[in-house]
Amino acid sequence: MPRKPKYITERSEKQSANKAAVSLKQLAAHLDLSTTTLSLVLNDAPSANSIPKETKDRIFLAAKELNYRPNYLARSLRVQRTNTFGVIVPELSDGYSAMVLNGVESALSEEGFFYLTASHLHRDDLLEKLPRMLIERQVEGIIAVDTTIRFEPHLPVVNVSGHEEIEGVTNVVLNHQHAAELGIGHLYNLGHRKIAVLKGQTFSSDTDIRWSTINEAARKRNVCIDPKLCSQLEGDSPSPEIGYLATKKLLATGEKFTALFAFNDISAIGAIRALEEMGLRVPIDVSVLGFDDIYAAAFHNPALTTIRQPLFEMGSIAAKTLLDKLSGKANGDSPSILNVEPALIVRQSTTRVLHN
Amino acid sequence: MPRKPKYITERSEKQSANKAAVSLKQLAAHLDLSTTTLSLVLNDAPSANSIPKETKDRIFLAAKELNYRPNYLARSLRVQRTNTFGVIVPELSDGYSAMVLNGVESALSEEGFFYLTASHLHRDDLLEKLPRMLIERQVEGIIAVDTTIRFEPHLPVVNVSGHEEIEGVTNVVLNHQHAAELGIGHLYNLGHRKIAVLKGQTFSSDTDIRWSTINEAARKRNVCIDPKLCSQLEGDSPSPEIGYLATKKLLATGEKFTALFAFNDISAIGAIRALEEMGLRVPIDVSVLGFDDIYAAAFHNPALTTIRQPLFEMGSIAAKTLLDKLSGKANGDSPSILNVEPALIVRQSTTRVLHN
DNA sequence: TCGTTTTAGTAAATCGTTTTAGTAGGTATT
DNA sequence: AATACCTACTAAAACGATTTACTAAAACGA
Repeated sequence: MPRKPKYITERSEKQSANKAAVSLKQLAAHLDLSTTTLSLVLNDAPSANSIPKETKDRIFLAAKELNYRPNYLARSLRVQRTNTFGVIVPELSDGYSAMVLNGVESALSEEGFFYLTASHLHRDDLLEKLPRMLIERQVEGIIAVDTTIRFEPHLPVVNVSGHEEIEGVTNVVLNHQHAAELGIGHLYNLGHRKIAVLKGQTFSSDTDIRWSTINEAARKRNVCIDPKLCSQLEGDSPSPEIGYLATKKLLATGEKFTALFAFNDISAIGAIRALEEMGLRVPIDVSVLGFDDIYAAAFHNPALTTIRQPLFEMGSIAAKTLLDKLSGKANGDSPSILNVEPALIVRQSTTRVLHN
Repeated sequence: MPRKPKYITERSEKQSANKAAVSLKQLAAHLDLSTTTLSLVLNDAPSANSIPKETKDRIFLAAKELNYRPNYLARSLRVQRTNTFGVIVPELSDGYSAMVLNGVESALSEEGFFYLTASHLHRDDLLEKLPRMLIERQVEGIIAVDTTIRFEPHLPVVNVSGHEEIEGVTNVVLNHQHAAELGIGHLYNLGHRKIAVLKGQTFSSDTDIRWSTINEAARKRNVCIDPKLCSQLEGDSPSPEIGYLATKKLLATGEKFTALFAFNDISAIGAIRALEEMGLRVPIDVSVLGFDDIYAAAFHNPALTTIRQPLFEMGSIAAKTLLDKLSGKANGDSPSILNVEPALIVRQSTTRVLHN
């Protein structure tokens, strides 16, 4: 159903009177030429060949002097291109989204594209409404970040860390097998056999694949991840507290473990606090392995060993893919999955197992 | 000078053929009514009173069935309102901007506004170009975050952490006197007299005011901030490394100090690393005071004592102020400065001075 | 000199809405 | 019976660009 706007109110005149932007029509009147000519010249259209340089210069000069700025709305309406994407994220301040957005922006700015951001805060109504609103605003494509697609993709869509196969949706994902191999392999090589895991929140796209690949990598080495050594993150705050609470719960069971593989660096930081409150030293008593490699990871105490995920790159790949889809460069059906590679960054929060 | 777009290319037809969005005209033809009637009814305009309910229902039903979505571009062009703001930030992934953006978004989403984000990365060309591009896209106002205004504000502008007084620009700023009082007062009360300071980067809006208010608060207590105990942050990475390097430099001078007041939490975290590398324990040997109270502050080791800055709130105040300016609620000249209050959050990184 | 091509433009349609200014017919009022 | 007032709509003009399809005059070629 079309949204009914509150009946549209006029903008206060104060500012608009300030320094009226001139329209093409006004500029044309001022030059005693038609808007056609101006448009052709200003846009450097092929058919402006026949216009003499003298006239062209007059036009450019006047445009500059009268401070002419083409109205992007009008142009977009006519050419049916907005050069605008919509980006849907769970929340802005969680670091993860911001890093991805950064990559998106960097790829888009080179192409003169802008983007509208919308946060769904894991709310069902917003997950349905926001894509609609973006589409009404004529975005040419949508980038969803760590978000399940709940709308019919009638336009090009790229999902960062999406794992559902949906017709027309390209997923940009980390190579999770590899990430799990790196993580579990690292802990295994240090002698850890009792490995606890902080599992992601249920709404997080990577939760399931992370969990299953970790289990697989462990099984391969004949280490079994005891379900009792798994604690799930709960709540959608971007604070380490989430990891702190999940670790507290884990410790409360009394189960012993020598290493903890956290869902991300933020929760790893919370976990370290919980461990130390119990008198467990990191990494001497428990090794902690993070995920993502956020800026703070290297400077935390102890510095976090972590699996780096190239979030910036994932954002820029997503944006570029979307651009390619639009320009038709994505010949035929574009691949539905694009993989990026993780890297193990060894720092101080993990060490060889000393006792069990 | 108007920007010359590369000559506009057509969008690949694949997707648009997919499920054509119906226009108002098509919907009208389908119903055998005029677009006028449909528009009046769908927008619930006052003059639609005379249309019988039966007809209205027919219209709503058809709109739903044919999946009619008003084209926001066309509407915006006609009513001269885009319900869109532009937000200019230095960089997205630095936490600071993301927090402010979060506040902006939360205030805007309630009003059906969207925003375009642009990062200037401290580059002069972008500082001039981005506002122009946003204005071409008919944003109704601009929110600048920690950014010096380098353009004529021909439209409503709010600057978060802006300190220049510019006609037509409202600044949303922290009460820095109070913040400095809280910070220096706290350290002073703990017995600190030799206080080092990490000064912000030169491009940071708050650098000067922070520095001067800190000095003032110190002078009031007959403590003098020795210029030799001041180190300036350099570089625009959002990593704690910046603070780490600045502190290294400070330590290299050999000057003694018992407390360090960092420009922000990120640099405080870097500072702690630098101090500990020199064998100085925090807070036993040196107290470290941060600024901002980012999510990680409470969970760092040691937990950061810090001056909280309500970044989310500053963002939402900025957005609301801009909305008010537009609706003319800001009667007459709106105040050019809006203050928000800091708060001292005491944690583990500061303590009573034990020895000097 | 006639026909063609090039030069230097322009008129009008178009994108998809909203909005102003009607209209045509019915009903109520005086 | 004339006037006013509802009711149920619509035609056409915006908004500000781009683009198609012209034209009138000048230049060129044979």
